[in-house]
Amino acid sequence: MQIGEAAQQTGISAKMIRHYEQIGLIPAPDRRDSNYRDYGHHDVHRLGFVRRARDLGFSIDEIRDLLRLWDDRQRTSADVKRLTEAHIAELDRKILLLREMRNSLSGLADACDGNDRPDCPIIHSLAGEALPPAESTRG
Amino acid sequence: MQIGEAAQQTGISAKMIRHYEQIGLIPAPDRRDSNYRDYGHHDVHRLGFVRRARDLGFSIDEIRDLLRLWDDRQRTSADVKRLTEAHIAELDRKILLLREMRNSLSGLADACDGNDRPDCPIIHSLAGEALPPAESTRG
DNA sequence: CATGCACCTTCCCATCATGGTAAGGTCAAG
DNA sequence: CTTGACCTTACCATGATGGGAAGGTGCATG
Repeated sequence: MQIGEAAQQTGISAKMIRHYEQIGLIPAPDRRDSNYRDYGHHDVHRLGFVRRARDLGFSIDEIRDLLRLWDDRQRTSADVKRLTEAHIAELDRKILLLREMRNSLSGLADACDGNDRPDCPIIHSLAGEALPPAESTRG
Repeated sequence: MQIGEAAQQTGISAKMIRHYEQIGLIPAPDRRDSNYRDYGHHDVHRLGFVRRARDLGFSIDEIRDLLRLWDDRQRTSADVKRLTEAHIAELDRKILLLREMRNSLSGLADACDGNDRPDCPIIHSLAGEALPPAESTRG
């Protein structure tokens, strides 16, 4: 099949399929006389693997490792699990970072009246002025 | 002061300070006879603002908007709050996506024995083979 | 004064994953 | 024989950041 159909079947754009070939993530497929790439079952299967790994947030290099393990009959599930858990730890790190940002921001947003006056603790905080400690409404 | 000291005081690399100037995020500072950039209090203050916004995950374009609001005496805190809450929503979206990846992966990792045999539900799943429903150990 | 060293300047290139566009070739249907 | 959908390669862009080269500036020390 042509690259367009392979793209449709895998959900990877034709552009990215060519790119993955160029960086050696997937082997170059056969060419027809027209010089068009010609994909078979095996190629599409491999692309599907890449697609799912990508959807799980694996980087290109990690996907490269996963493909090597997939191909390797001598692999151990411990190898695969190690790689996966490293990626989970990476995701956890990112999630933590984003949550910290989110929490800081919602604290600031809560302290902001959001009215038509210019005074704004968000701007104050970004400008490097410490926020006054939150006072209770009764204070 | 020279760019190096401004970099040290703000925690933004000299490289990035020049970049921010080039894309119009910060104004070009004065130059000395030597053609060296010469930064004053005001510049460093502005860079500090950028630094803190960056640390909160705002994009360059959002920081541009925030700087405009900072400069604008006519701003309303509602404007600032709106921008901030849009960014919070963006963070929430990213966090959700990462958490979904993380959950899928930990499900797979849990199902993987992590031993010296090649069978691995992680690889199976990436290869597009449905996981068998988890059986209880008594099942 | 000369040398060296730390700093500065501009310019170009790289990352990662992806998309856009341009200029041209192929092929099937009308 | 034209039209249109598809393919080819090649180049450029994103966002935020870093690396490095080639060369100028400025200060301290020999």
